[in-house]
Amino acid sequence: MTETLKKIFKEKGVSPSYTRMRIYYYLDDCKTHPTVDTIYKELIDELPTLSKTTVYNVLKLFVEKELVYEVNIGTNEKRYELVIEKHSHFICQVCNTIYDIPYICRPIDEDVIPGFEIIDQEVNLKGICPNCKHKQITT
Amino acid sequence: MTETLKKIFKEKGVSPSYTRMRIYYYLDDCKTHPTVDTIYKELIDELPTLSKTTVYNVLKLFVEKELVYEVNIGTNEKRYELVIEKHSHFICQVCNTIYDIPYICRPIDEDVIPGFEIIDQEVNLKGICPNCKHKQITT
DNA sequence: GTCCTTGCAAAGCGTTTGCACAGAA
DNA sequence: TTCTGTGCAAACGCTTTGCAAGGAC
Repeated sequence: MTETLKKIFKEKGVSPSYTRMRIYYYLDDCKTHPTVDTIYKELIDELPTLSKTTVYNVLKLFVEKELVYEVNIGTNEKRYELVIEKHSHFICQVCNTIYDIPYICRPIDEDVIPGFEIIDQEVNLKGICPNCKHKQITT
Repeated sequence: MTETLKKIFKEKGVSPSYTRMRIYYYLDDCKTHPTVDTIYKELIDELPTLSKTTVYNVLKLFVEKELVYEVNIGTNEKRYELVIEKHSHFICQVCNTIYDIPYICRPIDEDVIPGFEIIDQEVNLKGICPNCKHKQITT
C-alpha cells in the first residue's frame, strides 16, 4: 500500500515524506472534502509536531502536482479532495456537507456562446441531504 | 428611473438612501460581477466619503433582502451581481472574467441520488473567452 | 557538504465588529 | 427624541511569507 502511494508520488514528482503520505492517506480516507484546519486537527494527535503551515505547504504541492483539487463552493475556507474520477458535488444547505455524486454533464450548444472555448464544466447541486431531511421530519 | 428603483427597494424593505441607490445602479450598470474593492474604487470619486465598510454593509443588506447574489467561483474575493433572471456563468481561466450566459439546466434524475432534495442546480463553464483567445492567436 | 522538509512567527488580505457621529423621521 | 445610515479603527480568520533549524542524501 505504501509502495503504491510511493509510486503515485514518484509519477507526479513528489518525494514521499511521512507527513505527505499521511496527509494523502487522510484525504483518501475521509471523503469529506476537509479544510486545512480539519486536516490539522485530525492529524495533530498522531503527528504532534505538525503545523498548519506544513498542511498548507503539502496541499499547495499536491495541487501543483495535480494530486489534489481545491473545492470551492461558496465557503470561506478552501476544501480539498484527491484527484479521482471526475464527479459533481451536492452541497447540503443545512449542514454544509459536500457530497460526491456521479458526474453530471450538460451538452452545451456552442452557438449559445460563440467564440468561447469551453475546457471544463462543473455542475453543483444544492439542497437538503437525507440526514438533514430526516432530522427535519423527526423534530 | 429613480422612482422605479425606490419601488424595488420598498418591495424588499430597503430604505432608499443615496449610497444604496448608487451602489445598486453601479451593479446594474457594470455587468462585471465586481468585488467590494472594485465597487469602492469605482464610486469613491463620486462619493468621496464612501468607506469600504459601507459597501460591505450595503451589499450584506442587499443579499439579505434578495436584491443581490454573492457569486463564488473559486476566487478569494466575493463577487456580487444583481438578482435578475437565472443564468449560468462562464469563467475565463486566463483573465478571470466571469461572463453571464443563458441558464443551462436539465432535470436531474432523482434516482441517481436518492433521498437528496435538490433545490437548485448551478452550471459553471470554464475555459477561454473570445478576448483572451484572440490575444493568444495574435501574439 | 548541499538540498529539502518542516514549523515558528509575522505579515497579508479580505471581511466583520464595535462604536460613535450625524442626519432623518 | 429615537432610529437609521454611515464610516473610522480595530479585530478577526484564513492564508502566505520569511526564515531558520533539523534531517535526508
